[in-house]
Amino acid sequence: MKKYDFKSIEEKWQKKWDEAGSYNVTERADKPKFYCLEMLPYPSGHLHMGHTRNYSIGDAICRFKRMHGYNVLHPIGFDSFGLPAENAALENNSNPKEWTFKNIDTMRGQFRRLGVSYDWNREVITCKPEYYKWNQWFFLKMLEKGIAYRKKGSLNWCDKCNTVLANEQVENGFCWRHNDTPVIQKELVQWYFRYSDFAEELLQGIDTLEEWPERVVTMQRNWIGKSTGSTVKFKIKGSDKNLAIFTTRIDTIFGVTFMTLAPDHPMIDELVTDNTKLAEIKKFANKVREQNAKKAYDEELEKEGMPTGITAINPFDGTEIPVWVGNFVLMDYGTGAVMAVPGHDQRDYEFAVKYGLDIKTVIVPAKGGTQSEEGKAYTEKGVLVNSGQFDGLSSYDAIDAMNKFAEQKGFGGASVDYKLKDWCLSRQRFWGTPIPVIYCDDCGTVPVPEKDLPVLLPDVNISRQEGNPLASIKEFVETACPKCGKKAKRETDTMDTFIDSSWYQLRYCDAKISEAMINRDAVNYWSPVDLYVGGIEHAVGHLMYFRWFYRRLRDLGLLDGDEPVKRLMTQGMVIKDGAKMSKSKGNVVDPNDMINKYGADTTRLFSLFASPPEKDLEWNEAGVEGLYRFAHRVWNTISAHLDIIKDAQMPDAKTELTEAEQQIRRKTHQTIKKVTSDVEERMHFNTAIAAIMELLNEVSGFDSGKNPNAGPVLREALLNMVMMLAIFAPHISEELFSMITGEEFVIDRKWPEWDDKIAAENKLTIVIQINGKLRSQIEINVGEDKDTVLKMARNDEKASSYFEGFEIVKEIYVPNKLVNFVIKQK
RNA sequence: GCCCAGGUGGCGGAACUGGUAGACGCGCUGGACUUAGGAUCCAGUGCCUUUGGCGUGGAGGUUCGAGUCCUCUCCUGGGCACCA
Repeated sequence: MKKYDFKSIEEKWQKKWDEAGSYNVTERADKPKFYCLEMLPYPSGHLHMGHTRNYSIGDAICRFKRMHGYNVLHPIGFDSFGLPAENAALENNSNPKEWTFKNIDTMRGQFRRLGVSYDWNREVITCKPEYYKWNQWFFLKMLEKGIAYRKKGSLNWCDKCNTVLANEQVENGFCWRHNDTPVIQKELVQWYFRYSDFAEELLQGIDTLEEWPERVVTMQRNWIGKSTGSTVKFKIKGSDKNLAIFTTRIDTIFGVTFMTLAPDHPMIDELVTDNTKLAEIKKFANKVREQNAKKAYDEELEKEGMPTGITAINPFDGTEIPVWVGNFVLMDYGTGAVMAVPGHDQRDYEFAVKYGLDIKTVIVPAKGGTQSEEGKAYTEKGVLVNSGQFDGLSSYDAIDAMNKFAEQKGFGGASVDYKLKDWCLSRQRFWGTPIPVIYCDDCGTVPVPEKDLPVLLPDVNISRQEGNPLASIKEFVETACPKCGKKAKRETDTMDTFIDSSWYQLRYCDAKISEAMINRDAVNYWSPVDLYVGGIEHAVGHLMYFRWFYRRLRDLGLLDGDEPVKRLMTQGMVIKDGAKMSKSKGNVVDPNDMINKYGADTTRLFSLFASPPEKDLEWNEAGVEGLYRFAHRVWNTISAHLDIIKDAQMPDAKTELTEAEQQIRRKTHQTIKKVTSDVEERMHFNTAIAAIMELLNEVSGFDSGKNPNAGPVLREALLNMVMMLAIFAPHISEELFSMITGEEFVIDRKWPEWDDKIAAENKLTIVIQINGKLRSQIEINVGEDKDTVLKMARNDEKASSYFEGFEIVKEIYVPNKLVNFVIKQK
């Protein structure tokens, strides 16, 4: 008997798959398509166990679908722009490209060793000009449509990254890459995409994402943060200007006693006439900015503010109210101004108490409602009082009535607001896609003409210095204005790498096309992605950009459809020592060691068996031996029976089988059924693998010497076992399959089918309960009628011993499951 | 504070629409084989005061019957956070 030598087996089949081009696919009409995608990896140089889990999940599904007759696209590439490469290059005065491509080579090797079924012909590497050219092209299109624009704003800044960060790259107030570096706010002029203009579209689209996990959908909804309310314009006394506020509680507007502006509200400059006052406000604004930068992420600052000297007029009742600035009013939400109703808003209440401003009650609890506590604003909805013509209305009715009123009078009305902000895409870094724009003293901001794309990133060594290395490369910066031909300067900011990962899946459909961003026909064939597998940490960042981009490409006429992903599988994180496994935390476990020791098949089985994929997984290597043993047992069991199963026929209905033989067949068919549904419906690979282990245990207990049809029934059991195992542990399965059948490529076989008749049990254990407590069990034949079962149960020796001195008041029979006698003392 | 998940043996985890709690694996205990084993095989393994009792974070409830449904509560993880 041959020993299970995983090393030679794995190398052998990897080579065979390569030579046969087993995983290379083309668009073909004769098969249904299935596009399975795993999130684009960053080429850090090493896979870690989180990756292994990710790819094992995706690969199992690919192989499963393939065996179900699908034309499966399973591509891979590298998210190869970004900071680690740049930082490594700065360290050694080298070219980030070298570091990147070296790492890509290493990782290709690791993927190969894992035996993942990728079509390498479609590899996409985002730092190559043929890819990032189209980032630039897309940017120009957005510029044309007015979706890309430049503005000055307050931005998240990480001192270690030396660049701005998007909101999604800020975690608990710290940089996502440097969790020891607090993010500060900086005023900068940057490029943006009008992301928030599409908030409603993105929100509505969520309803169509039926096969996305609920938690992701909820996170996206919260991130978009829609709130319905009203906008009301307040006139300014002694000016023809007015101040707009956003509120969700227009019903409290008769309770307004002052107004609060964000300290950096742009109207302050226009409306404050007193220069000393203005200077004071500016000072205050600076102080607030500093405080916000310093404060802990979840710390709430004490409310502070100052009067501006402006007086506003409440359009509902003509009351004159003072306008203040306050440190708690955010400029980038709503209009940056709030109407203050200290009677019915806790923040306004605190502010009013501190500065001795009026507090007015305009809402009282509806009948049966509870009054608020002492020292707190009453923030519940209720019934209006002191509100003129609106008195007596419920808050709900008042909101409608007042919105209408404001609309009629032309000073406001119903409106919606979103928390979602525009997408800042500028990064002050070298290793990224250059933004294709030129600044000319005469012509202003000039887009690079399409024919001049790509704007190439200089292929040079870089070194530590102040600011972005790109800005100091003369040959790059100095150029001619495309319009007037005079000397001009290039934009030196590069694009956020989230751009790269927002459309890569479409490039896989035709990775070689050079005349367009994507191949429309190929994209329409493969898209949308049928299954997207990746980490939960991308729930709002990447996955929202991904959706936004798809819709913009649709608007450009490059593809049909609205959503890029049909079914999303978010795997839990791999945790070690209480932290997510990542290079920056220094707690990565490289799968190489495991592959060396146990082989790729065992490593894959282990990462799937440990827990269901959506759960976080605390790293613990202890169980791996069990899967290694399992692989050996499969090997040894099949080897031991090889002689009798090799030439046997599959069992047929005519042959009389022994009880033990029937049992093997039953278990075989039950296993096929369970594995199929566990994989297809829930992707619970742990229970699917457990079921295969059970089948193996059943076969181990079977004595082939005593059963005349051992050959056929074992062939059925073991061949099907190998075929099911092929989606989890492809190498050993190929080898065993060829040993049994003499043929190659189990991956091209049809997935096993089960027969419910064979899977059905013929004897059943019925549980006997007395008053709901388990007391005994009896065995019955399938299909036994109720009366017979109840009679058997009553006569059961153990059960009947409970009846003495009691009477049976009720008998419950759950078919094929249990009998419950409800008894009472006589 | 608000919104999501989730609490089951020593451990990872099973349990479909309420119906034998603990599948499968790890670990542990005992045995067999062996010069030896951290290899392999066999048996056992929720807890206890063991003709029985108790057990799915805790307290109630619904039900013939609850890990599963309802109410309250505690804990853990994640997301958002002065969002007007």
